[in-house]
Amino acid sequence: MSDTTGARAVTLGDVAARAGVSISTASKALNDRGDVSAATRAKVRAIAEELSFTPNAMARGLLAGRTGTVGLLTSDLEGRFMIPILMGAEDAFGAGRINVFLCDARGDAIREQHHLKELLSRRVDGIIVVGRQTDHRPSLGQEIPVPVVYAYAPSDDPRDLSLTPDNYAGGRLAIEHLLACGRRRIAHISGEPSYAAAQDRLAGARAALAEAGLDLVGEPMFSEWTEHWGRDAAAMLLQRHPDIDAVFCGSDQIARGVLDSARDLGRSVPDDLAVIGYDNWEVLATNARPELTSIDANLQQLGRQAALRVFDAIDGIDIGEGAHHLPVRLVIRGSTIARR
Amino acid sequence: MSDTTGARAVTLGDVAARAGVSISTASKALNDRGDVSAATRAKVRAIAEELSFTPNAMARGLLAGRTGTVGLLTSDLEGRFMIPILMGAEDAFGAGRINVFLCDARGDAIREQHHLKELLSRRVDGIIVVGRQTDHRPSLGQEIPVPVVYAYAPSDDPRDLSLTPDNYAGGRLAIEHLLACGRRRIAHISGEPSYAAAQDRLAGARAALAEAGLDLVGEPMFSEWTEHWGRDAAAMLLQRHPDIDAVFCGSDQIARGVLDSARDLGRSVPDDLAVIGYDNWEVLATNARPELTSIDANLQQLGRQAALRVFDAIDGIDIGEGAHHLPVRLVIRGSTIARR
DNA sequence: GAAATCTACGAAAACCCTTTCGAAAAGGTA
DNA sequence: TACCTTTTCGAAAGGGTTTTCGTAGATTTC
Repeated sequence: MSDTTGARAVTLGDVAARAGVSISTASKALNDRGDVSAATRAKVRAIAEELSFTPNAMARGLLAGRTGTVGLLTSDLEGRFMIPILMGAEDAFGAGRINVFLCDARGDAIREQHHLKELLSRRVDGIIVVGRQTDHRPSLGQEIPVPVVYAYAPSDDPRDLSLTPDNYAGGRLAIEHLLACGRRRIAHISGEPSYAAAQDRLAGARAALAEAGLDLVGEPMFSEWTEHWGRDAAAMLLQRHPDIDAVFCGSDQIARGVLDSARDLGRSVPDDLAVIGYDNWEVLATNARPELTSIDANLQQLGRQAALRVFDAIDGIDIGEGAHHLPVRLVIRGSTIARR
Repeated sequence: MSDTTGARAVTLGDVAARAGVSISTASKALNDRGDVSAATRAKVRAIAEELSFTPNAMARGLLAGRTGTVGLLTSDLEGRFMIPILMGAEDAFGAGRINVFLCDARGDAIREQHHLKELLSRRVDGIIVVGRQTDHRPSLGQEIPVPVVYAYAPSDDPRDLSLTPDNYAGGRLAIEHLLACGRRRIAHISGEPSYAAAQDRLAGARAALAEAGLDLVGEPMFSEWTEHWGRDAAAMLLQRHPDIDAVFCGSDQIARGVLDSARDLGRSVPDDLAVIGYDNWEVLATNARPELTSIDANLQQLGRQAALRVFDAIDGIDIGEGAHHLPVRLVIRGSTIARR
């Protein structure tokens, strides 16, 4: 580790003294403000460099009323969906010279409240709340003195602005792709039925099928978002409905399980059976045999958008309200179309 | 979103005025300091609550010389190893009422330098640098005015304090477990040979084998950290050395590939062939068939430790220097021992 | 040469909080 | 009553920066 001697950080006063000018002149010289002669400016700059002076952002923020920081309040870092969102947001903020306070509430409301208080005490300029599911979550309330944007998990208060992936469109997209591949007997295996994501994707899928005059083969199968369930479900499904030619899976993990079972049962993918996943979790999708076609929710983009909205709000621009469903995209790989 | 009207945040002065006392009295009342009558204290508290007053952490920090913030400088959020470390650190800091600035340098030195400057300008009380590999990384230098702890990727300057998982011990542990399971003909499939992690694990494995008077079967196989490579390597390996009874894999992804190939080639795991992975990536390990025994690097613990070191350093306690190798642990699942 | 106009700089206020120290009020003692 | 102690409170400084405004000196104009 480094020099922990509490050697007081070098201040603007130090620079000014060393340069033989007043504090105000030094400030102006460093910030290109006010009338300062070129010579003085250069001199101050040189000294500042030499002493490796960095202005105290706190003191600065105290005046400006802005801190140049935002809070990122996540409910669960563990979740796979947090990271891309977090990356997108961090990236956008970094470009805007804004720093991010990261708080993980661990899915605990008390802890969330506590973190919120901390963030407000730090006078963040804005807050992004990232939930772990696309289900509605309790609003932080309208009393927060800074702009708040909800990402992934929408707020249950329509006056809040929420950005969430369009699972309905994702379901449609998956089915439309399967239909375009010539599939007609399509089944659906998904995760926990209590998730809005599961229901929305199913609804989108059904809508797309209905437009083609079709319906799902059998009842949609719900249980867990795991590979194990994918395997078990696929085994059951293929026994009950051996005539299916495609499976739309609620997640890539489930799809991996389905691929596994299909292989075990001698069904060839994609010729005999097409499989499409959801989430486009690269590690899983690209290492599957065959590689897995999937729906990508553009989460990094979502995080980015959330950051940009917060930017706008900070600049006093009205960012609107309500839940906005961001577009998803199809990533085609070998599990739905045979390699040329 | 919420009330974006720049309504000036309520200040201690507002509370004091409303309570009919001086600012100093209000401060003391809220902080349990100095002599304030119970009545006054209660009154101030009530008013503060009513106005939902939150003290300005900046103004507070300006006096104290401490900000109660630390910087978390990661080189790549995407990596799977960042998250547990980040969680551990965030958790430890959160308990200490310290907030975390998250910066992602995206593996770019320029960006890292820029973020470092920002962090210093924000007067963080300490910094944790998290690298994406266990290879040595350039030190930030000894000139940083706050304590710095390197996590996962150790600094190349021995005067810095680095915490990194003990890959050598991990390699030993894996082999010792396989030996304890009665295996004698053990092969090794790992990822990119340029990674220190790959070499350290191999070295540990060889040491453990040597102690038992054994050596690896065939040359260790290196390529990528992917499932694909695991499959290909296992296929080659089983053809070349059909007599092996165990494979130590450099990652869980590789191990998944190995399991796949073993299955294809009719080798039963664990009876016929034991497979052990590395990283204990739950999603992969627990969904494998059979579930995957693996080495867990205790990354969350590592993040936690790093945070605690920073705490100590902030409190003026000497935290030492050099690279410390933190213990790893074996997680036994079905791929090495048949279920009871 | 005086007045007007610029230019370059500095003094000081403001931001919000904590802390120290002194003062006033209240109560007790001789 | 005079003095002392205890209790309770307030004035003010201090922290680092930005910004406004005033001023001294230099330069131009008539």
